[in-house]
Amino acid sequence: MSLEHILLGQLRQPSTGYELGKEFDDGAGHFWPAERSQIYPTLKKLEQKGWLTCSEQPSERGPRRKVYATTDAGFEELRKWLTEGPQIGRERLAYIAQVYYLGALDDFEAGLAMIRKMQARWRQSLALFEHIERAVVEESGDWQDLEPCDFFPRASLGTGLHLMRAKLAWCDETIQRLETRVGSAAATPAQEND
Amino acid sequence: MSLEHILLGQLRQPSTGYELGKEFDDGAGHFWPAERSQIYPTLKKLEQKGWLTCSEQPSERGPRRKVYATTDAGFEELRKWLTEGPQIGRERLAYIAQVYYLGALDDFEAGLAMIRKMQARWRQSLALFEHIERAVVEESGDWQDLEPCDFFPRASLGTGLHLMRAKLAWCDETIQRLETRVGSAAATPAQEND
DNA sequence: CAGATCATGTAATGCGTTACATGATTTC
DNA sequence: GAAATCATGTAACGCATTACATGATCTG
Repeated sequence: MSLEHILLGQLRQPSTGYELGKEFDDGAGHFWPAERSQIYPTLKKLEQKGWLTCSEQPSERGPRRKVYATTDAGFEELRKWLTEGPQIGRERLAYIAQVYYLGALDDFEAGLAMIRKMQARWRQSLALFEHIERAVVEESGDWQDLEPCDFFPRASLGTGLHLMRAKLAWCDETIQRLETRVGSAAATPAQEND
Repeated sequence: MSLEHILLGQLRQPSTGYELGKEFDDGAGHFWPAERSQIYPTLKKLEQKGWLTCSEQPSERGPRRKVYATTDAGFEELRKWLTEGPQIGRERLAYIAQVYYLGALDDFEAGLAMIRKMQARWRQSLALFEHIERAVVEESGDWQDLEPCDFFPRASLGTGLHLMRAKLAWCDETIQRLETRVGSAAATPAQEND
């Protein structure tokens, strides 16, 4: 329902599918992953709807590029999406499902292993977010001085941080409870990465 | 990638598509919403894969029902899903996107309105989760006494609680920051529901 | 007999993923 | 000339949503 809106949001400056694709690797990709194979056709669809215009331009380095820019109608659609109400309540969270059904294995140790792996992954994410936060704070200073265009991206980073810390707090709590349940040899450290 | 696994997890007891559909309204639906129109064909697919068996039975009240049960192969698939690693990292969180792009409106007040609506929704969810928790604690007592089949569902409820509280803490923090930014007439209370 | 509840589906459409195709330019 | 980077796509498939179809049984 929404790559369209993400792209409208991302296109504050005119840009190409290729560049937008790269932006998904770090920023927007954290809350809305997308592949270029989906981005290109979606841009075309947005153009057909009249929400973007496209101008072809030669590139200095490589083949011709299509530069897209938002139209008034496109901005209006973005505005609607940002005022009509929060998009909440249909998220699919596979990791919660995994925790929920872990009981089927009837094995605390297997569950403990799973949750330690989650902990390891989320620690990495938290470290990354904290790194980004430090960089952002250094660059644009304190909350009081921020314009909306800097305030809200920073606020969204804040959600990420709060969420990660909550997940890790839950991991700590749950791992502790599990460790009292599995016998003694429960010192297998978690390892694995993205 | 995963309604199949959710259904395998849900089918600890033999059950019908209709009943499974109802279960999604409260329990599993919180982390994995699904419609019956998707559940029925998916059950059929799982049967074809040999992960479920199906036996048709007359119903006391209404038409004949198809009762599905997990096979050994089905359980093996569930086991694999629960041990192969956490399903983390491709979640699409539209509400974070909305916060991120709110800057496009260049209007702190509009952002404040949006975040207050989020707060209202999440307060409802938190109240619901806390209600469920009280019921569960009353029914099955303290953590120490729980078997895996009760422990892990309860732990997953814990994630939900931690997550909701984190979201609300972020709302409080962000609303406060925004209130110092919008002038004086910023007392519009949030209202709206699911 | 009207309406609620039980019960199972199909069809059309849309969104997302994976794999593959193409080709220009720059750097080593 | 091989590899990296720039740049745009298509095709096949799978998963999810929406809307609609069908019909039995029970309750008032």
